[in-house]
Amino acid sequence: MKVKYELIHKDKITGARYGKAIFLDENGQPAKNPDGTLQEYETPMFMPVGTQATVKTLSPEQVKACKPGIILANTYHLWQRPGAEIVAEAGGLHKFMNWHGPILTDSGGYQVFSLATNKKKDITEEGVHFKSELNGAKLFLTPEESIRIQNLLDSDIAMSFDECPPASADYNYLKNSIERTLRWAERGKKVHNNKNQNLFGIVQGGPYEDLRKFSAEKTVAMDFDGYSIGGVANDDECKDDMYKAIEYSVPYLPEDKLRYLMGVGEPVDLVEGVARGVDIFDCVSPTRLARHGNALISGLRRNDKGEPKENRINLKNARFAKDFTPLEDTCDCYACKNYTKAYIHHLMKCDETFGATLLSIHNIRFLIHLCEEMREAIKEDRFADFLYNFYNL
RNA sequence: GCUGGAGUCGUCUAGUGGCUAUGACAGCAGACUGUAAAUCUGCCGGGGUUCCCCCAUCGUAGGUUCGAGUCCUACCUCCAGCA
Repeated sequence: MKVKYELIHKDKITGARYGKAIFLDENGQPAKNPDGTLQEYETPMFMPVGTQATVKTLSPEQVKACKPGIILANTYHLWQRPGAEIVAEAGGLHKFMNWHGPILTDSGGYQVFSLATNKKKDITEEGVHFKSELNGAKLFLTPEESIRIQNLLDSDIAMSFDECPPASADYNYLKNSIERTLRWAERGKKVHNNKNQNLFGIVQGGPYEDLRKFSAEKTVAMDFDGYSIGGVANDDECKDDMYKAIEYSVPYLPEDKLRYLMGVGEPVDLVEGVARGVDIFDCVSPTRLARHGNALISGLRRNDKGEPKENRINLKNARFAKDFTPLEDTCDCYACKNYTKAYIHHLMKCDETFGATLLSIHNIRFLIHLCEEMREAIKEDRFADFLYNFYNL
């Protein structure tokens, strides 16, 4: 489905955007869900991640109950298993995984960063050589191959194949890297031939203003269907650098296209991203934290750098053994409406998958609900108040 | 009752005279940002001034030895077989 972004309201003080991602069918008409509802989704939006064509521990129905818009899947993982051709033969990703809402596929660029150590990867102009973490097989991923795979997967939004440099990368490295990423974006765009699929460009440049500007302007000049800000939330990047990266990129992005902050994440980062004009986010954290026993809850805490960080409770902790209250009284998710902390504590202690399922539902719903609150605040021009309350309540 | 075997952390377990008694599980915490992650890390006899120090400790009590979880003796408990 092609996507059209409609900017509906911009917060008067902060510039935070409320809008809609409207998906269109092959005839350019508003696309519909199997139940007849329109495929229109409000932004700001949090997108749950389902790397291997499944949001871990959740059925599509359970994901849907969290009221998401777009969800993610991953090019690299599906290329490895089961293979893009098999997904294509199955009738595309939507049919294969029984998800009828929009799907965005990441390009595999992040995997080059995350799952190959420096010794195992070799980034060249042509593409990236690295070893499979599954079987040690030599792999070679190029911009053309990434786009070819995504074309076959038939996701709604394909991402350009970029290099995701570590936060520790220096200026000169980043400069060369973003220039190569631009050439890769160009090459990917050239071979992209799925008329029903959107292709997004990715802005890189670390925390440097001139690099972000350069990357953003050049990427926008290629005219993608949407734009994302990448290279943030890597290894031990500080929040300040992340926010700078957003601030230095957003001014060069067109108003009428979706803006996607890749890999983010924490409630505080969603809020700060929206304040800077970002529309959509994705992150593995709600589902991973869930599998590790953690529930997101309201409020903030500080990390060891003193930065504000998501508030959460670890349901494995002994103190919840007899806590017969929901994860959060105010939460409307399935887990909170039907189960107690004591029960989820029990499930997690017994390694029962249902515990991870309940916590995943809660955490995803938590972030989506946060987006809902931000949308309401922006619509009513009180996003600044929302921000103030977010930090002070 | 006799003969043989065995007792090591909450549980199981390594250990056959030599430095700080293994490892696993359980338990207690922590980390996690475009998912190599239902994973990883730390603690896990007691105490303290807790990247260091003190004390205790291999069923119990003695003994041999420079040195004992390990060898010897007695006792206790458990298991197996025989009565």
